[in-house]
Amino acid sequence: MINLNTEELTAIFRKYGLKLTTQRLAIFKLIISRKDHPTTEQIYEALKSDYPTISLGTIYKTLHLLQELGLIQELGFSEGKIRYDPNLEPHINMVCTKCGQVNDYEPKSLKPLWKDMVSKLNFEPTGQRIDLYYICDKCKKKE
Amino acid sequence: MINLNTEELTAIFRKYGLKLTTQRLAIFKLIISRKDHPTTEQIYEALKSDYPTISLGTIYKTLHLLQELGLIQELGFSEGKIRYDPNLEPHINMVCTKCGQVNDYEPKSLKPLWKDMVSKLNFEPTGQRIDLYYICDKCKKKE
DNA sequence: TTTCTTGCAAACACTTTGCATGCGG
DNA sequence: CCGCATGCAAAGTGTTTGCAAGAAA
Repeated sequence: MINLNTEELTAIFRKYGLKLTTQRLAIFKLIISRKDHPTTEQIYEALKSDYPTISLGTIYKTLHLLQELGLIQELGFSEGKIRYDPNLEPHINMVCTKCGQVNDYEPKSLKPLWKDMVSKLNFEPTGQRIDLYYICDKCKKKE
Repeated sequence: MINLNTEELTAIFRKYGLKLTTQRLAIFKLIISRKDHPTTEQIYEALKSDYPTISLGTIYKTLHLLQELGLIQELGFSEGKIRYDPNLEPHINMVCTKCGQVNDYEPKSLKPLWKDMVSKLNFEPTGQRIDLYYICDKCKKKE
């Protein structure tokens, strides 16, 4: 998980001649506060009460920018939506195959095992994505 | 990887009152013959010389059907496209972050390590997706 | 004041849907 | 011959783009 404060973020933006606007800061803070990798729509819904004029376009542009800066990763799903994940470390995305909900899962045992696994490969990856499919409690109850 | 012959596939289709058409068989055979998880567009391009009247709609419908039957999995990517993977066993998708190319990688060491990792979780997943990001040789040369 | 960013709307890309025709069983 | 599947075209989503107006530095 990235653990940047506002000053550090400002510094990164300044380095590239970018401006840290109210909207960008709000989007960034929201994304790092959540473990469910929201879609743009969900981010929009979450922010529009505090920022009534914010637009979906800005959200898309900002998220894409954050990914280019290496601060988050974009995860495509087969439902045809992109979700945004601020956690670049090896971790598990638990994906409900019924409702599509995603949640981070970070068992302590994962990282050493993962490191071990990756060390046995013949190349050095620049990142990773690990999804586990299951049916969440809510959806189980519905059945 | 699924390893079905035409008769077994016919049996599955019959069980659900579905018809095994020329198009469906062609799409199925193509998908299991490739390790690069093609997009619908790529499947369309690959098939249209042998099946000039095949349509994208049929390809979408067939692939979705195969996924419902549990024969393949749909993988969404942040480029906004869906790729189709006939390999439901734990394996690595090597994803080039420059060009988006995907390739299967199945080191022998993976499965035992993966089993070990999953056994330490407190739930039983119904499937998984493991992507490793890297830059492929072609893209490295271009730089 | 300069330059980058926003918000809006239009354009775009990929996928799904509906229906008349065609084909498998 | 019955019923499901195809192919086409239109509709539907999610995302990107272009540009005038606005805000950060």
